[in-house]
Amino acid sequence: MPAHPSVYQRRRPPTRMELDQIPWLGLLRNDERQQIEPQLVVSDPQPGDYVCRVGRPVTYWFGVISGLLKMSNDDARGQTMTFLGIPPGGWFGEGTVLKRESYRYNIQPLRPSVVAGLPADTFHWLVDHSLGFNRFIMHQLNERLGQFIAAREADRLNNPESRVARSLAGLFNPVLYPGVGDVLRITQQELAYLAGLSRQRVNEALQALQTMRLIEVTYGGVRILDLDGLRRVMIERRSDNR
DNA sequence: TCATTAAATTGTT
DNA sequence: AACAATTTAATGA
Repeated sequence: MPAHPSVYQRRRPPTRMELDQIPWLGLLRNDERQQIEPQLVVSDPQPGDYVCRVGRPVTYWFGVISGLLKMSNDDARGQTMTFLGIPPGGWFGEGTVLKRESYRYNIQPLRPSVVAGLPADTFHWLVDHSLGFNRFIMHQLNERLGQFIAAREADRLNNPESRVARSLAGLFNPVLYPGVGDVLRITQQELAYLAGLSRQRVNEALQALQTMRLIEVTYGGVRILDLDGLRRVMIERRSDNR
């Protein structure tokens, strides 16, 4: 166990089962897929490791195969603020890869995870050659824009129920995270990190949302019953505490 | 496959 | 923040 957090990750080729977790591979033509599949690499980051850090030059476009990541940023005072959680099936960083800028956020696993990476050059090759890939990216950018706005607004909310509802609604987004079924593997402690609340408060909020029949709380996870209802809660409560 | 034990997670003060 | 109860995962016969 290293004493200092590191961006170094041991890379390896993806297994067959891991490739099946990549939602956009199936949108490529066979020849395109043959071309880029060998370029895919995976790593196994642990909590404390960085998948990418603010300011580092873009090397890969990343996707979650398994586990759970958090996207965060440090403000001027050095306070860390978490924007969103990224569950399995989620791919991120396309905006910065497109512009060949440096990363604008930190990405760290909340638990041991498996992360896939597509080299920036390969990403650009797909943008230039694959219609299916471009469709995927367009959907992705559109959905994430909405999520970022929701994340911004949620930081002004002080109502724990709406904050937890917002985090859950984000994680259950079927467009961004097709790898998440109706049950999401997440502990209440992890949810507390993402929502910026204590575990106790998250626990209470989850019970309340369960009573409203929006979710079902299980050991080590949450089952979604009513996604639209969750989204409604996070909006309704917003006007309450102005 | 089952029983035992350790570890993780949850519910409550 | 600490504790007890519950669920899961790991181990080995």
